[in-house]
Amino acid sequence: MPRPRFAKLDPAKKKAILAAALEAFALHGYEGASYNQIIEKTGISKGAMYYYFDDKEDLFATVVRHELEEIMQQFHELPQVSSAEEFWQMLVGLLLQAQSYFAAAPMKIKLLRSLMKMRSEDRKSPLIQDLYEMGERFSAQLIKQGQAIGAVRTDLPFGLLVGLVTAVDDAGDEWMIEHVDMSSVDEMGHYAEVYTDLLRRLLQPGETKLKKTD
Amino acid sequence: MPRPRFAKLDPAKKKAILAAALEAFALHGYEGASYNQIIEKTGISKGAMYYYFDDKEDLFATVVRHELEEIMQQFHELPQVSSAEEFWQMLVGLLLQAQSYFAAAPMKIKLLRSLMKMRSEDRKSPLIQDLYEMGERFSAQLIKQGQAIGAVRTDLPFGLLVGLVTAVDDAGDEWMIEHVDMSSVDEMGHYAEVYTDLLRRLLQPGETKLKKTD
Amino acid sequence: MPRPRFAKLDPAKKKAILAAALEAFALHGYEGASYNQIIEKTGISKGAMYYYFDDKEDLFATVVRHELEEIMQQFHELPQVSSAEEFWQMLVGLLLQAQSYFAAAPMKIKLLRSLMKMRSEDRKSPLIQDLYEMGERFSAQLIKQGQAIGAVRTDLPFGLLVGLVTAVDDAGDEWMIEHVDMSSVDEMGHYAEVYTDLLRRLLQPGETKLKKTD
Amino acid sequence: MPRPRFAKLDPAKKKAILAAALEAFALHGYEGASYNQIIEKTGISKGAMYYYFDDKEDLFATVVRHELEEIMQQFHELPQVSSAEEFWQMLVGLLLQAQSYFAAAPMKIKLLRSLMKMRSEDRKSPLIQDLYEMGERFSAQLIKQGQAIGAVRTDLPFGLLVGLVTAVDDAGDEWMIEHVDMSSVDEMGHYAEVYTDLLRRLLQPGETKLKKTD
DNA sequence: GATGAATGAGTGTTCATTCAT
DNA sequence: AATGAATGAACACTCATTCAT
Repeated sequence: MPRPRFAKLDPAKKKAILAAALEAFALHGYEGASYNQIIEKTGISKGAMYYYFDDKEDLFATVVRHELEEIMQQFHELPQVSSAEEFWQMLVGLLLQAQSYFAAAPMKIKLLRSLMKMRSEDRKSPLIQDLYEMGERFSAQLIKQGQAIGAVRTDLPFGLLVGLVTAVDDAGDEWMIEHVDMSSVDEMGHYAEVYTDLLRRLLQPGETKLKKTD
Repeated sequence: MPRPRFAKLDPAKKKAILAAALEAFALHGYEGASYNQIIEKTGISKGAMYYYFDDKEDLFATVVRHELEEIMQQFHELPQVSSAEEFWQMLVGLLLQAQSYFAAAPMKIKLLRSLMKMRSEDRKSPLIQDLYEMGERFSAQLIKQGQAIGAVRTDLPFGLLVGLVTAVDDAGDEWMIEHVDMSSVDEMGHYAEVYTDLLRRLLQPGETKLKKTD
Repeated sequence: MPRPRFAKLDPAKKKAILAAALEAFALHGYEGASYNQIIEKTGISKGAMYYYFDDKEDLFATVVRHELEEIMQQFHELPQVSSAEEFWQMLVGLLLQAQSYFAAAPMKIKLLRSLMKMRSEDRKSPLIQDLYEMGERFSAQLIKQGQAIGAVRTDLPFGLLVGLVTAVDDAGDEWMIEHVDMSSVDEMGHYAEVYTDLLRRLLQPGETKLKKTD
Repeated sequence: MPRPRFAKLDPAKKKAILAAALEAFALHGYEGASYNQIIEKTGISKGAMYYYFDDKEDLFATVVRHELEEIMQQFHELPQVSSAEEFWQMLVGLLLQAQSYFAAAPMKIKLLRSLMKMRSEDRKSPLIQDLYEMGERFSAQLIKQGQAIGAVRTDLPFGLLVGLVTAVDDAGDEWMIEHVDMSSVDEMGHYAEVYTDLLRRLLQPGETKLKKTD
């Protein structure tokens, strides 16, 4: 189902298709993007597009997966850490890396955010579900590693932790896109630390202050 | 632009319109909802609808504003608190109240989430911008009160704090909708405490642990 | 569902729509006819067409029902007959009437035959089912009347009898369309008698010859 | 035009093509069936398909002819009969044979019925005309034999008789498909006799009752 | 002999909106 | 103040067929 003979397509055209789709979905979201317009922009015929992709959803899933895989590849191997401190410092590094990655290709992060904003009905499709899981796998992996060495709390449902990390990342991204000069290395470094701190506050175990006062 | 003579419309019709719009936008999102279908369900004529509302966006803004105002009214007067501890305890109460409010009308929270998921292009419109600000005003008020008595940090940009609170709320809502029995008072109480704790962790001032270890 | 405000449409346009649909469906069948082309031929806009009819099926059902009702009206009151002989003679008259009716409007009978040729999947829809039943009601009525006075056999399932009558009519129509000069009153009269005889042979009770020889 | 080098194709592939086409045309009719989908199911390349068959119609004609020939072969040699009674008894046997043949391969009869339901425009093509004639040849042969020994009337146009036989068969098939348990030998035997009787009523010579009463 | 990439007009349907009445 | 008829571009998608390789 995903995309059968797309793999062997002339790389230039492949790129053109993925680029057109990336931009359209990033700018207008999944539903808002016009498949017809994407096809027109790629320059290939309508029939050809349907030769490569089953439908709009298939193209969306393909381009998102493409981006996710590229990202996964970059962050695939988390450095092994053996103490909580090391864990949080690794996170700073990770965020820095992510920031510079997305600063260079701002559409990519918008594409990913368009995935997060899909309405639940569309989200049900197995093609899309897979992408969600793929995205969460990374957060989950991080959290598990953190839990293994005692850096991350275990008193909350795992899924909730994943959701929180994703949401805080998301909010941070959104804020940065609007308020931060993404080309300033200093500023970016600052926010990498800020976000790490925020995640740390959420995730680290410990007597919640609330209960302490009970 | 906002909504001109809608105010003096027969209250029954007003209710019918708002109800139809609430459900449609909640279920399908702003873009996904069909204005034609909303109008049909309303029972009012097409011309009349365009007499009361400039366009789809205007109706959306109206119904969202209506809900926001109803909520605001409920939570308008935050109890005065004089210590940080009191502040966080007030927050627990607030969340409990919110939970019971939305548990009784699940479409309302979905409507609000549809606002959050609007694609950036649509969000630009002043009508919609206003709503965002309205929504944020409440978080902002809370945060300001917290800052005034030293319960909330002041070392981060205000807008970022607001975004974080919103995001954590949002993630919590989403997780609860899928995993929690909203009719269990005990369970709801539990999560009110959990979320307060999460917000507290994010917001309370203090040597971030990260820096402490430097 | 059928067609809401089509009734009050300007009669000229109504006629134009029904005529265009009649011809298209008669010539190309339900599936083969292009709704787009029908719309174009009527001269009204696409949106207008969808304002009057839910969809292609609705238009088809409407035009077929329109024709069926016109026919029904013509043949509504079967003359009361009291003997088998009278029954069969009434049938001759009926067929003559039908022949002259369809000879004047050959598309109409083709339209009805397009209904009979719909593929079973499309036939499932309640809109279409209704039409089938409507068509069969007439044959059924005839058969029942015949059975009441002993002109028609009762030893076969009713539905099979209806099917047979319809099939023989259909075959007769088809053969006539291709081989008979429909403007010759004599010839038409001849075939009215032939078909009545054929139906009589099929339907009249009586020791089937097959069994007689057993 | 018919089908050029298809004959020497690998028998396994030949079978696959015919089977895919048989099912598709049987289920969706000639127009309704998607040639693309048939090709896909076949497993053969698009180019190859157009190498073996000129077009969709050619494939349809080929598969229908294939089935017709198989049937013809089974019923090729009608037993010689010398009296009218023998003729009608032979017909019972023939129908029984046909019933068991189609009961074992229900798609085949549906395919044949899809031929009967083609819209007149498509029917015009010589390829399809041939098939009609082929189908009718069998009925014609039967009728001629019946006429030769005085079992079948000669007072009606031959083509009309053929049409009637076909139509009654068709109506009978349709009714049986929906109402009869095709695996019950007894029931099938019953209907073989019923249908023979019906055909006999239509076809046997003799003062039509209508005229008798004149 | 055979492949499969490519075509583009065509399908039925929905959309938010306008405007004469 | 209110109606509802009318618009037509746009939607996602399918079709039988062609042709360079």
